[in-house]
Amino acid sequence: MRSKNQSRTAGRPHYDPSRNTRVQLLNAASQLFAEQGVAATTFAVIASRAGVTPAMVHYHFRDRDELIDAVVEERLVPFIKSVWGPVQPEQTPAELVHGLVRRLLTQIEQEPWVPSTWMREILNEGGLLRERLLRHLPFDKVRMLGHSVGLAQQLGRANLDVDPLLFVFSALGLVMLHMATLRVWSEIFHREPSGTLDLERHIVAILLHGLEPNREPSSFRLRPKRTQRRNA
Amino acid sequence: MRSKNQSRTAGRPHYDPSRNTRVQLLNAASQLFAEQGVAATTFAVIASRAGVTPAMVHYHFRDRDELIDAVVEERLVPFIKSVWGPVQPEQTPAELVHGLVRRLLTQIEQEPWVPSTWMREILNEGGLLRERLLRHLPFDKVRMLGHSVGLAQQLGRANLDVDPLLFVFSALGLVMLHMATLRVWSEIFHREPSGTLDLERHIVAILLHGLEPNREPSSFRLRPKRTQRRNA
Amino acid sequence: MRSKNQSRTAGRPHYDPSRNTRVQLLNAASQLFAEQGVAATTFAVIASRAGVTPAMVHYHFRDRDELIDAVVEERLVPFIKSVWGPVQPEQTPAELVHGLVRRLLTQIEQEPWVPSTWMREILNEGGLLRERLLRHLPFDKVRMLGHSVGLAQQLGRANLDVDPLLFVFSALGLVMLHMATLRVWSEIFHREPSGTLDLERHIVAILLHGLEPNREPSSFRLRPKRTQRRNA
Amino acid sequence: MRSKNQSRTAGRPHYDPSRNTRVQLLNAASQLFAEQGVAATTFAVIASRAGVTPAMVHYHFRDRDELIDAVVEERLVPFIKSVWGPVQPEQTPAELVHGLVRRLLTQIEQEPWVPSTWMREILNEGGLLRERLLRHLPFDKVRMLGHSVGLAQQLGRANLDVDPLLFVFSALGLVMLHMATLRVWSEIFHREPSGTLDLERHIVAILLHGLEPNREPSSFRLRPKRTQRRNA
DNA sequence: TATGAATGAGTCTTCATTCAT
DNA sequence: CATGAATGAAGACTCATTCAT
Repeated sequence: MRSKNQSRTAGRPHYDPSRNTRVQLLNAASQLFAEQGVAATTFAVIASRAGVTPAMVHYHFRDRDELIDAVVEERLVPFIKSVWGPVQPEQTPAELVHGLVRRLLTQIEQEPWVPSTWMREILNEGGLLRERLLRHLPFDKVRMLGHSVGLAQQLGRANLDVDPLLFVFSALGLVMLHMATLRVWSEIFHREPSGTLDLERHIVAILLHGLEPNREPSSFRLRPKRTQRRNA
Repeated sequence: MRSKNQSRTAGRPHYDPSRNTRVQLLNAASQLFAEQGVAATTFAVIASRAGVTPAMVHYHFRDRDELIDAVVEERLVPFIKSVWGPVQPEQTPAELVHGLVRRLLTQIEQEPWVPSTWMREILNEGGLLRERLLRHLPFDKVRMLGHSVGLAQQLGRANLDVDPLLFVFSALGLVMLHMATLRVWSEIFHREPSGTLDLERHIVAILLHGLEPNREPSSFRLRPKRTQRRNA
Repeated sequence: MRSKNQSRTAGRPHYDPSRNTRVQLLNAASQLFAEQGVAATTFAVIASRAGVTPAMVHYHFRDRDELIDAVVEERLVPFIKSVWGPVQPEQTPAELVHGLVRRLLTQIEQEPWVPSTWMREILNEGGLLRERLLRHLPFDKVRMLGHSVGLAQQLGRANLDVDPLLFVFSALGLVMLHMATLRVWSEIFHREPSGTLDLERHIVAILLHGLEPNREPSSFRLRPKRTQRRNA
Repeated sequence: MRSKNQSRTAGRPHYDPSRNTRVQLLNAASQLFAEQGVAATTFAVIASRAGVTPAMVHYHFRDRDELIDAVVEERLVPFIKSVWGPVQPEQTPAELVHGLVRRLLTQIEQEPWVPSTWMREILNEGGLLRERLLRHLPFDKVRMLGHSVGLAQQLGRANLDVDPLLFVFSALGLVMLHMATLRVWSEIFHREPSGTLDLERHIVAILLHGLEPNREPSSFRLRPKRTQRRNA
């Protein structure tokens, strides 16, 4: 990870075209932001994790602001797009939420640093990425999903005690929450960390039925086509 | 806030018995930890918010570690106790969860800084309060509640797709999540911030029934005695 | 200069009430600004010349800006005041200019760093003190002096080829110029550095008569009372 | 500016023979040294003003020292030569000084960056170009001019209060001073910037007659031949 | 000739911490 | 109980300089 060819004359500037330092710095930054939080992540640590000097970080990103912007624009925004992009109005609320949850889980598997950062730096009021990310969030789609739930309520097809708009947030939040605490949780209770599929079942169960005893077991998983297609 | 008896001995410049600086410092620290995170909160800011000099902070807490410990021991631990204390085994899972949620909401109303800190500094892996708080968490009670849910599942009284242990965490998490984002959420969607009661209904609805259409509307609120007793 | 009592426990913070660090820092800064220019003067050098650490400079002056401001407000502005303060309209142009030159020379003897700084940081367009000092300059008095010269011209009592307003500046400039280069000049030409009185004679001679051969030798010095009172 | 023959070989990306980068770098450096001072002028700024990268500056000048040397040798030294070259002993002091002033003004019109640099980096003791330039200054000619004035004094043809040697410096200094502050001065007093001819009249008037009322108006401009020849 | 990548040294600035008062 | 003066360590950022391409 640190450097393919160790035959470097120490101390001297070195150019290795295969390095793609910028990308490695973004990787390091994203991970460290998740591990320690943005405020506590120094250029020195980022640099050392990418195998370069702190000055190099300033070479690729003029200053802290620019680095943070880059993480948001080049990492978080695409993440959000791939989660929210496929949301289309023709589906039932249950389908929409289930799809959202599943895509979120899938994406997190590829970018495991997201949930932690999300909770620390985006949800929280003083979060250092919040302002920057806000303009990229698909509020229209969130609202659409909320309306969809509201409609279902009016048709007697959804729990009236649920706040339609908050429900979307509860769904996303549950995923982030559980994914961010996967490892800790398993350590505390001496269990194998739950797999993504387990979590999916758990979260979707709550969202669609709560503790309500299954009238037909695992009802929401009974739609055969969906089940077949489920993430390869 | 805490000191109302201002019979202060005027004249002595540097001593004001009504101030209880230690308490004010802890207040300031708790709030600032929530607003900016622990890492970003300097002694200088804490001191200035408490109206004293940074050196004073060191007088009351030998160093940063001791201050953080104090916040955990004297603020967070009592908070947790008052939430988990009343949990008793002889209740149904639904009652247990509902009680937990309600007490959590009530406590948060009195210590509004908790959810933000919880999410940032306790849940997250690099959270600066996590290690310190862990030994104070009532894991036995969490397990007990989990078992209770598991038992209900075996008796056909609870959703089999729900992970009993995770369910407890989902419940707490949902509360923290929504309370931490109350203001932001309302700003984004131009709504009045949800009241505690609204949130309680929403969260408990999800936890007990999910999106499932109400067979009897607001079922979980139909148990009259509970409703009466609700938060004085 | 560096420290009166050397019995200090090295490395530990040390408090010496007789030090008046702020003043020493301003002294050091003023001198260094003159020697090396503002841009080239680092906090480290200022600190070490005052016998403290760089952090101490930041303790007394939040940042570079504040330090520079302090030098301007607490050193340069008083300097200017004592030079321009006594300027009163009832005098002849020659008397006014002579008085100005003499006071300037006297003040420079006490603050020898001024001429260099003046030329480097105030006159020059990119000078780092210019903007800050500008609002403190007595332009009205400069104009008054200019008018006085202009009036003398109209009465046939002054050289018509001289620009009245520029003349004031030429006068000040000549003093600064010569005072700033005193030492260099004497080194280059292997002469004793001119004394203040020599310079005064030279400069006033130029300003009042130029190369013009003395009709009566040293005419402008013939007023006996002035000569007596000269710089106490 | 310097290169008008743009027969450039289009297509080759990085090579443009008409650019003469070295010259452009020297231009940029000279100007920037005047604007901001040597100490504050970084390679990056010089490079960007010349439209190249900082690394390019190092290609043409091994290091900072070499660049500064080049500015001195290739810009300042020629400037001085063209000012002092024509000085010949057989003239009267007044003629010598007048000629010097006029040539200086003419040269400055072509290299407007000189006065600022002169005052900041050459006159001042810590000036970064001083040491380097010193060996190129025509001290013999300065001395000669001084002697010329001294002789005139002995013959009763010049003001005895003037220091002969300093007088040369006063003359040059006045020119530099006024030329360096032309723009500022006019801005402060809301006047049109003085033209070179105005300044010449003012400065020469002071140097030759000071405030002394004109016995014959503008006496020094009455010598017709000189006036005719004036600046080509 | 020209550049992009990289670095070491240095600067400004912040901060927890200490101590005499 | 409370402060002001002082420091060392560390962080962000800049800059001259180097080198492979």
